[in-house]
Amino acid sequence: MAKKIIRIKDIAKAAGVSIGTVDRVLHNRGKVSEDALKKVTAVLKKNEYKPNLIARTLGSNKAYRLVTLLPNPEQDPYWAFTHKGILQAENEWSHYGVSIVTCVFDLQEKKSFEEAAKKVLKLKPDGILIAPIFYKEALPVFKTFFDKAIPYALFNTHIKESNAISFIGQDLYHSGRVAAELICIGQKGPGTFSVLHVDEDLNDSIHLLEKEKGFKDYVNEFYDGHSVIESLNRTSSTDFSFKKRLATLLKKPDLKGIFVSSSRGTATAASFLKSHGKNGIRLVGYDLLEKNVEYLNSGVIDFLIHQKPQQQAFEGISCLVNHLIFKKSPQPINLFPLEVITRQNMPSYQVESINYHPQGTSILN
Amino acid sequence: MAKKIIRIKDIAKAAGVSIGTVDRVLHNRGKVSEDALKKVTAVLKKNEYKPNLIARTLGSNKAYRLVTLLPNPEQDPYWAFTHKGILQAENEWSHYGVSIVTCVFDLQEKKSFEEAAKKVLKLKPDGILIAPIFYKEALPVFKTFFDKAIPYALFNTHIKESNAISFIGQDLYHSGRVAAELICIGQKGPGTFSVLHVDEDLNDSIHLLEKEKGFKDYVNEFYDGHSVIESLNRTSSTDFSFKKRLATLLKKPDLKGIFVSSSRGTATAASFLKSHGKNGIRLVGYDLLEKNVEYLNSGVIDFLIHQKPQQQAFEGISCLVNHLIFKKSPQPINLFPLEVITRQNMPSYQVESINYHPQGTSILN
DNA sequence: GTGAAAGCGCTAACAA
DNA sequence: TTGTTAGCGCTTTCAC
Repeated sequence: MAKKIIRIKDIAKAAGVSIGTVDRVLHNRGKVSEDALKKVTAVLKKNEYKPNLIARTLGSNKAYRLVTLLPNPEQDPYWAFTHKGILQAENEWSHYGVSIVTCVFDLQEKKSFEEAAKKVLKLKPDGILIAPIFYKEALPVFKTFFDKAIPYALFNTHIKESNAISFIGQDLYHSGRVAAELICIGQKGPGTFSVLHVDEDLNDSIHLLEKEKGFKDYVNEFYDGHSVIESLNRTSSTDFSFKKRLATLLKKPDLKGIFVSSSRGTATAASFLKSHGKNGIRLVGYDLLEKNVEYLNSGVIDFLIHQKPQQQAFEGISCLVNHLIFKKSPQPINLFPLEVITRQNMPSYQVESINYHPQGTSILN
Repeated sequence: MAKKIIRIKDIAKAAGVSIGTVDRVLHNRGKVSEDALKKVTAVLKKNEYKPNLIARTLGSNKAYRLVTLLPNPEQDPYWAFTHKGILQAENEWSHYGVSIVTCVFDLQEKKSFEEAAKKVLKLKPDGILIAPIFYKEALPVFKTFFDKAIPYALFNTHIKESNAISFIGQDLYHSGRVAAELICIGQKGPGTFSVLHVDEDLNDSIHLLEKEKGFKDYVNEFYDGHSVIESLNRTSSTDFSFKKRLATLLKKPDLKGIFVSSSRGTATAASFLKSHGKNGIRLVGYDLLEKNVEYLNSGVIDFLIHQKPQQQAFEGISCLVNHLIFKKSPQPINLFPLEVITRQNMPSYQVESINYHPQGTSILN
């Protein structure tokens, strides 16, 4: 009944060689004669040999050093979640000999990113997880990783030219579409909609423009009535003209909704809207940051789209672990669902857990 | 730097006993003198010994037989998803010596449930995962499991008196609230809302009434205007009066929304609404069944709440595995988030994956 | 009660 | 180029 498990030993016997030889072909560490190789591979294939990964990690008593490169978690609650996910992952994988070192940089300082990247390399990691939020600065960094043949995974921000083994994050264009959809539900007549970019350098943050594009496309395709879309951005917290421009916007009688393109800006926008008076203006932003949850509960924010920073980081590490330890080739792109948070379903998200498994490459359709 | 890992051997040495003795106290298999026990436990505690679970599963070459009891997957796409999750789980855990046998019963036949339950017992399982959709019939079944000291977990339907080690599913009351919230977005004025129960025996399905309650509570608390809530149920597919009653309902000029309480009924209701003419009547139902996705895409259904049947089943098995193999006490209640599916975010859900980890008890807040 | 020893499937160092 | 062997940390059996 119980189908027998085939061990290396069995393969060796069947092929008429020693287990050492089988091991060598399995890991192609050379030193195998043509003849032996042929025989072993044949037997391997015939029996559909699958290594026991449990035994593998026990046997090779290796330690893996992973390094993550991300914005300083103390600077921003979004990245604090990310960091939490990293710690979680370390905890989960420590049994497999995985240790993680985190290198942080300043969200506003591209220089500090480059310096942190150097630090990463000095640590001689076996794998790297990186949040490449500065496009231009990231490219040469990728190159150094690549040249040293260190596998690296991206999360949060996708850079196609990166050569990374995987990207973990969301589809930003569709994220914008979802935001627009939520803003349009039940609305009619002529409407002004606004996209707010708060404290982001749009030159370097192509990704936010992706969201904007999705937003605009949806409104243009589906909005039931004449619509105008205004884009407003605050370049820094000391950008005083922003307040004025926002005030002007809020005065428009047909303003129907505001979409804030980042988790950081969401609460900022909410506080403006609150003091101005909500007047039925729908507000959609990102993530379950504490402030955002409060504004959602009090009705200032209508919807949040959950980017799951914690889970992204966790998955990022897990991806590297799968690659390094379990030799599973990761999906090149791992897109998270665009989860919609409302006042009523929000509590059900706050107890959510991360669950993982070593051979976690199972994909569902 | 790298903090040393403490093995049984180390504990034994520190306590001045053999590893055999340490093992005995770890698993309290008796045969340990007062004295030794005291010493070992002291050392254990002092060093915060944590067993290497990897080595554990390798060492004890045990096989675990799990059995699941659920409605016939061929009968209903919802349960087909569930079954997929089971297969997935088997695949994931097979490395740890886990095998799973599935026993199915007829959704409409309580008798067949009881018979299937008997079959389950005959298989002498080490653990059981059960979808106890028939309340009254389930109670005695739980008792037989309990009497034989077989650990069992519930999913899909919560029965508080079950004595199960865990329940995996959703909070139905809040599910109803979320549905109501979605139906109310952007609506105003006097409105009739309807809750549809399609093909469910309400006597035995207290859980659907939970959803209805949540729905009603929300509307009464928050709806902006006078509201009437009508509850309609079809007891079987041959309940011809249902069609008439539904037609009457659909004629109401102020009908603003319909909430279908189960995944199965969702497409049925959608087809009715489609042929009647949508007329701005909002429709909220459950799950990403193929038909539902179609109706969502074509605009007949406005929102789906995702119950994640596949993930529920997967988690259920994982819960048992954690309990049996990793000796981790599971959370007694594992509530999934109430995920809102819209036309725009739906595609991002269709590539979703299940990720798991052996020590998967990590909880995030 | 206790300890010694074999073995789980695999890796890696070493001898041949 | 090959085969042998000693572990990895834990379980389990079997003598003492």
